[in-house]
Amino acid sequence: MVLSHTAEDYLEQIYLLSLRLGMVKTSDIARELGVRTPSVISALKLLKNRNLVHYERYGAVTLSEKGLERARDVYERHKTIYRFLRFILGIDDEIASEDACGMEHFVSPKTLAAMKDFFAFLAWKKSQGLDIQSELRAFRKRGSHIPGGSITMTSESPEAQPLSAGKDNVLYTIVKLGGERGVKRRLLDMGVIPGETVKIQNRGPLGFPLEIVIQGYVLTLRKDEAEAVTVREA
Amino acid sequence: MVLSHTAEDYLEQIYLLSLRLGMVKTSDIARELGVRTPSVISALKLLKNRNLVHYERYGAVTLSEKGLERARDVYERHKTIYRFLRFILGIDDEIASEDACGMEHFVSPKTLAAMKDFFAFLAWKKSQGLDIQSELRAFRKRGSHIPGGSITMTSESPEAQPLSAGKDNVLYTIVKLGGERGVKRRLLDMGVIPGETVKIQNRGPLGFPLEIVIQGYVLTLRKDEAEAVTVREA
DNA sequence: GCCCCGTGTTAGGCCGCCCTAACAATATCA
DNA sequence: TGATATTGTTAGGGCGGCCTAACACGGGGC
Ligand SMILES: [Mn+2]
Ligand SMILES: [Mn+2]
Ligand SMILES: [Mn+2]
Ligand SMILES: [Mn+2]
Repeated sequence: MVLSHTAEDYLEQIYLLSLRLGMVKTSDIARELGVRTPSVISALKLLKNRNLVHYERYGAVTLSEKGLERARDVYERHKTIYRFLRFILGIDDEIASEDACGMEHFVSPKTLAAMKDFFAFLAWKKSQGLDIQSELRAFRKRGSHIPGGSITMTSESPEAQPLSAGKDNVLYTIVKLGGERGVKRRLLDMGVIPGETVKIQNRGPLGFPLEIVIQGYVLTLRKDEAEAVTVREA
Repeated sequence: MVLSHTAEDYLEQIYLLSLRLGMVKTSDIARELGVRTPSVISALKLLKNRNLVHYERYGAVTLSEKGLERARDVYERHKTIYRFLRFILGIDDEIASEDACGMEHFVSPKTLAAMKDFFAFLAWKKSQGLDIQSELRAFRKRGSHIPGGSITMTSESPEAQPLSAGKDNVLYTIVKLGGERGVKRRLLDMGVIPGETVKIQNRGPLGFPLEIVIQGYVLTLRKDEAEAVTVREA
């Protein structure tokens, strides 16, 4: 069932209110979501058409079976993200909750599962005597450092070449990206962007993959990716 | 400047296309965002009114100074989340990019900064000989386990009491949440929900905070939080 | 120069989501 | 019970975001 993220928020809030108050009124929903009651009413009509809530004029709002299922699902996402932000990244209560309520509508099942795995992983490491959470907290407290130092930007003349033909430890400026759609998108996502400066810092045993440094991050590029990147000596 | 998340996506895409192709046409944007050209045109009108793009009929689309700044900001969020999902949580390329493009509009500066700190932390640990990334990968590969084992659910009679007055290692069913708004929200976010079963597993030196187990997670409740939770022996 | 065709734009419509103002139902209390 | 205060609903409107259909422009072939 395709559902807008506002619709999901209404479901989520009805669910929470029913847990907290037992009976849910339109005004409660409005107060909680920060909208006016007429907005709630039309949202309820939409949800009712999709058989997600039961609602009659002047009556209480309740979730249908389907609605309850969906609401629980939304809230499960909310809680997982909230915990992740709060207990792993160390974000404040309020902000973690806000961010979670925004992101919950866009997180894939795989990402969600990975977050849960991460909790399990930390618990396991802790049982082995390594408390990553508190190490991270301490690390952030004493001021964090970007690894590898940042790279200076330049832009000048010599001839363009694919990064795959580049030499180690030379600064290159990225001129252009080629390759097919998927490759291009991945490169951009990783920060491999025209104008940026890049350095090959290491490489695999057969010459590839390349380990490059860009914007202070270390990335690994496969051969096809490195060929798609046109650079010029910086 | 308040901007809808679709508007941000248009800016982001114009930015990326200008990097990739040099000149941006309405049809490019439409293709890339999966919408029809008239939708692009009206989006461009909106962005132009807000002085974020330059655009004349039949002309090329370019970002204004403000628009470029915003586009870079959006894309910075995208990249950071993408990298986090991909390189820390181990999410596949495609899904990481999709999730990132959804979440980028809802992530707070603090959360973003924390993600970057996390990279730095991992790099630091790595420089100390501990490769958390690959440990996590291995951990996930061999099948992850929820820590502490899950807790059985029950629901029966005896008298209700605040969790703050509960005994250690006894299973309680949560009956009701009290306390003020903020406390309540935080409790719900953490999974402290009526109907769930909870156990006090440990406590601070002065009796508080309580370390509780709920839904297989370990949480810490301050005194005011524990007082807001009404429970009954399970 | 004219016609054709592709591409880009306008026109107009639908839906989601929000609002205020007016109105209807219900609760309160003399 | 009737007058009044509170609460909930309808009416109506605005904006964002998407669509299809119709129209306008501009370059290439003749
Ligand atoms: Mn939400
Ligand atoms: Mn939420
Ligand atoms: Mn996006
Ligand atoms: Mn994006």
